[in-house]
Formats: sequence, structure tokens, C-alpha cells
Amino acid sequence: MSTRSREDVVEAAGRLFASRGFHGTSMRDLGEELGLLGSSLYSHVDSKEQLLVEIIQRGAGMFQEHADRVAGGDVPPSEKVADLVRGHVSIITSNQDLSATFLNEARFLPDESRAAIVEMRDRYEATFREVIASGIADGSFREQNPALASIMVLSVLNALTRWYRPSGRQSADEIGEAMVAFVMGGLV
Amino acid sequence: MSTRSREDVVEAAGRLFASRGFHGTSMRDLGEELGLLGSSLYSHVDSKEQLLVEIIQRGAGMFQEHADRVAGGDVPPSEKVADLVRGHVSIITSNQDLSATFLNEARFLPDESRAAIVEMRDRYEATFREVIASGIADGSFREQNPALASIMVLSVLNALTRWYRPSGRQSADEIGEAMVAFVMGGLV
DNA sequence: CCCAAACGAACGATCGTTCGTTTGCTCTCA
DNA sequence: TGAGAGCAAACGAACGATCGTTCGTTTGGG
Repeated sequence: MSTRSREDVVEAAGRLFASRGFHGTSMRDLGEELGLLGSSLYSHVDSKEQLLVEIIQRGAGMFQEHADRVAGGDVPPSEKVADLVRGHVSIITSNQDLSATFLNEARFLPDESRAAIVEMRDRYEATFREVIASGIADGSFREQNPALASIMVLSVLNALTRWYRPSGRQSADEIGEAMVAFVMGGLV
Repeated sequence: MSTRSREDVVEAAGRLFASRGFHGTSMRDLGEELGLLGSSLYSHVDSKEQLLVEIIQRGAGMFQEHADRVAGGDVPPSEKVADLVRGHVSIITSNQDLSATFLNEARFLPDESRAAIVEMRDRYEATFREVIASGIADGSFREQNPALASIMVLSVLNALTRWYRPSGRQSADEIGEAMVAFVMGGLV
């Protein structure tokens, strides 16, 4: 029997936390997923909480980088919104467990790490809000509350973690384009 | 010290399941919320699982009735979509804990009751899908995949359980109208 | 005085985690 | 080439805590 890496453990934890929830997953469950005893996981990891923190930090980091890249670009606001949507869909569809755990289990983080994650999430949402506000200012979008608009856009995107299956009828790209169309229509 | 009713227990359970999750809430937590010991809850309730089943069945029932009422109405599809949206927003904003538990914790139901709930949820989504399909057929909405469109609409609505606070800046009605506008724009 | 409600001790199961031991691969050197 | 040392990985028993739940007892309002 071959040996597992720390990365294997993190990946399996992401899978189980995403499908059964953090509190619904025991270390023995996680061990079984890897063909190990629960106690053997402590050769790779300090604690169950550390696993949650690490997974969620990775998730938050992916979205953060994406938002910063798009926000820094030199294109009109409506195009930035489309890019934000496409990138968000791409991140979720190609990192489903990480994204689902980040979006659904962050409330179970220990206090110290939760604050940092909440701040990253707020910054991410602020990027959407500001881009939408610019689009309203330059007339690309109709007059509306940018905070509420950004929440609705993110709602469409984040729900992907709940229903997307790679084996589904439409490809990730097709879904991305459908979401761009829906969101742009909702904003104009 | 006054006495608690079974209804008090169900309501408190909805509140805790919504905020801490089913597996994150112990019977002793729930007792404490009511000023009781965990064991005292069994004067009102058979099991923790029964509480989850009852809360989720109530939630599912509310959405079900709403969809059936709107679907049976004699108005054009685009108006039905607006009514579906308004009613959905109203249900969530006035039954937040019930809705959140229904939408987020249904995966932890015991197998027997989960099947029935999944079927109700599928029927509810089918109502949205069929109304949207009618709207496409009569030219109110642009050509598009009705299944994907209904998922996106419901994504906007269901995310309400995650961010709506009665003390927030906009009233439930204002949010409802903003969502009608966003969704109708996304569909046309 | 009755009876539902609440108590509080206790049950077996499972939780996250620790720790001494065993396993089996890799590297070294005769 | 092969014996053996070193070491990370995995084991498995065990820890105290907490889980959902049971049950005999106490309590207090109608």
C-alpha cells in the first residue's frame, strides 16, 4: 500500500467537508476515505480545525486573486462584470469542493481565522459592488442599488456549488456564458 | 418559571439549526436556548431527527403551497414569474429560520423523509421552469434553456437566507421588487 | 391531589486527539 | 550485492469530553 501526502489529506477533507459538512465529518470518516485510521491523519495534520482553515484560506485566496486581476484591468465596467462572472464560474467549476467548503463552512472557523476570511469575502464583494457602481455611473447599467445588485449577482454565481456537476448537460463555459447573459440583462 | 410548549421547541430548533447547522447543534444547546436541560426536551419531542424532519417539512410545505397557488392563476407567464419571485421573497423574509434550515440542512434528513422532501423541491423548481418555458414560448422571454434559467432565478431568491436581516436598510418589499426587476431583466 | 413538565444521573456510542509501537521504504557502506 | 540503520507513515489502544437518549424522581400550577 502506497503512502499518502499531506495534500491528499487536504483534498479529501475538502471533498468530505463539502458534501457532509464540517461537523458532519469525523476524523475517522476522513481516514476511511483515504484508507487510513483516523489517528493516522495526525502524521500529516495538526488538527481538524487546521484542515478547515487551510481549505477555506485556499478558497478565499483563489477568489481574491481573480478579483484583483480583473479590477486592475483597463476595460469598461460592463466588460469587467462579464469577466468577473466568467472567472468566478471557472473557479467554482474547476475547484468545486474547495469552493463549496469556503462558501458553506466558513461560519465554523475558529474566531481568529474567521475574521480574516470575512474581510477577504467583504473585499471580494466590494470589488463587484464598485464595478457595478461604475457601470451605473457611466450609464451602462440602469439606476439601482449597487450593494443589492452585487449580492444578487454573487447569489447566482455561488449557487453553482450546490448544483454544478461536471457530468451535467452543459459545459462550464456554456454555463458561464448563460450567467453572463442573465446577469447583464438583470443589471441593464 | 413558566412552561414551554412543543411549538417553542420547534421554533428554537429552527433558529439554532439555521445558525449553527444541524450537526453543530446539540440537544443540550437547544435546551439551554430555552432555559432547560437537554433531557427535558424529550417531554416535547421524540428525537433530534424528528425536529429536523418537522422543520423541513413545514418549510417545504410553505413553498409548495405558494407555487401551486401562483401556477393555478390565470395571468400571463411573465406576471407569474413576478408573483413567484414576490411570494418566495415574502416566505423567506418572514420565516427566515425555517427557510434557512429547509434550504441548507435537508441533506442531513434520514433517508425515508429526504426522498419526499427532494420530490417537493423538484416539483417547486419544475413550476418555475414551466412558467419560464411558457414565457419563452409566448415571446415574453428570449430563447434560452428554461432549466438553467429557473436555477438562476431560484439562486437569487434562496441566497436571501444567507444575508437578509429584518433590521437591514431595505424592507422585504423593496428587496422583492428589486429581485423582480433583476430577474425579469435577466430573462428577457 | 394530580399530572404534565422539568430535573439530573447515567447509559453506550462516538468525538478529537495522544502516544508508544510496528511497518516498510531509502540510504549507506562493507 | 546485501545487511542494517534511520525515519516517516500508519497502526491501535486509550484518554477525557461530549453526543443523543433513557428513566426514576421532583416540582409546581390547575
